[in-house]
Formats: sequence, structure tokens, C-alpha cells
Amino acid sequence: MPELAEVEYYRKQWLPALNQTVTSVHLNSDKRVFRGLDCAALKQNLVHEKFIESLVHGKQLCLRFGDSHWLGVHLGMTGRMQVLQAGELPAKHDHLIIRMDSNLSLVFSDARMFGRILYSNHYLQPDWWAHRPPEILSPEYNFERVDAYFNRRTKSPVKAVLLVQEFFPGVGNWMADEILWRSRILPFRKCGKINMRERIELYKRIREVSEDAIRVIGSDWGRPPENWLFNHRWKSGGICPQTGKPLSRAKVGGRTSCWSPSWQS
DNA sequence: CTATTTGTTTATCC
DNA sequence: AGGATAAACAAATA
Repeated sequence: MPELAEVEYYRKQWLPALNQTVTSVHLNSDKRVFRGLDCAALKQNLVHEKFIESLVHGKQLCLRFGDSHWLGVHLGMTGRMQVLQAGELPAKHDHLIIRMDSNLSLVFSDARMFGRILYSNHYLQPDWWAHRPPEILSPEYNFERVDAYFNRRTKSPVKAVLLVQEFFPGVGNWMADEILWRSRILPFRKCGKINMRERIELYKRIREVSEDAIRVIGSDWGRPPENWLFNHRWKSGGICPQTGKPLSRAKVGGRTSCWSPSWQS
């Protein structure tokens, strides 16, 4: 389920082991989450290194060890991160276990294995961390960028474009539906047909939903207020919190989308 | 047994 | 060349 705020929530789960040192790394290199990775290098080189920094950018996590070890974690659809106390045993889908000198263990789990582990041992930033688009809540993000993104995808449904990570880092399926619902714009509208007033509204709601998600979910995975679309969109039979009328669901841009026909146009 | 899932990559067509 | 679309990946859940 990880989007912007859920990824931040999971980043925090490893913080109890910050400034501790790796004693061993356990993994099964056959698992799909390690595709393309030099698992032997990860297992050997991370030992004796200190966990010094924990960063997040959109849905991408970057964990730094020592002065040249970069561990990337992408949570995919069902990825999770947690810390195991001494004596606690790994579970079925725990694919990467990093034991620390405190006897805590950092654990990455992922049932569906759409997630991915990345690793680089170099003083310079690896490509997967160096090449990042501006984050939605950063100072360099602005309306002109968003306007330009829509102009590059004029024939795509706006829902599909909101899911492009290069444009809207961290936005996932529920955030995109929430943004469109708050902007009162239907998900299948083509970007080229969205006028300036609507684009300005979308830009504001993109930032608003990102802030709200971080505040409500990113800290302790709290349940969002009932006046968000969030709590009503998951199952069919949901009701629009604005109009009290039924919500609609259908695939838009390849993803199940939920909208309120009595509210969005 | 069938259909569905909060994500990304790859192939293919335009 | 770049945009648009669908399939593939894998396991749990309803």
C-alpha cells in the first residue's frame, strides 16, 4: 500500500537502529526483490558499517551505511519495513534481514515482491538516488512545472498522469483519486482538455493532499478523517462525503479509480 | 475457482 | 523520438 506518506512511515520504523553497526546480513538471492543486484557484495560489504542516515524521496528510500554504502528500498505494492527485537524470528516474507550490534534487526518484507532492493558501494551517489525529480513539497516545485507536465500528456487521462513518478513523486492510486475528488475533476478527463482554472486547482490539491497524507499517515499511520474520499473509496457501495450520493468505480489508466459523479465533472 | 489489489517495467503500437 | 496502452510480475484476500 505504500505511497508518499506510507513510505515515510516505514522509513521511521528503522530509526531505532540509527548509529548502530551491522553485524551480519541475511537474504535469499533467488527472491525477486533482489533482481539485478550483487547480493554477495551486499552481504559482505555492509558488515561493520554504521547505519548513519535514512532518507526518502517520493516512494524511494535511501539508507546510508558508513561513508560509501547506499541501500535503496522500494516497497512496491506490499513492501514493509520493521525492526525485530533480539530473539524475534523472521516471518515468511521477510526477505532482507540486517542484524545490528544492538541485537536489533532491520527487516524488509514483501509478499508480492513487486518491491526492490538496490545497493551501491561508492563515495558518489548511485544513479538511482542522484537522478531525482523535484519533490512536490520542495521549494523548486511550482505550478509552471505541473502545467508543463499536462502539456506533455495531452491525450492521457489525468488520473494516469498523476501516477507518473517523474512528475508527481510519491503519488499513488489513493492519493490520485483524492486529489481529483478534491479538485472536482473526473479521472478520465484528458489532460489537454483541462483548462487553466482547473490546472491551478489541481496544483493546489496535489500539494494539499501530500501535506495531509504526511501529517495524518506519515507519523503514526492514523486513520484519515471521514470527510476525505479515502475512507469511502475502497469498497463498492461507498458514498461521496460531499454529496451523500453513490461513488463510481472503474479502471482508468489501467488502475481501479473511484470518483463521485455528483461532485466531479 | 475467479476476480481483485495503495506499483513499476517492458513490449508494442502509433 | 516520444507518447499511449496493455501485459507481466506474485501472493493474499474476498
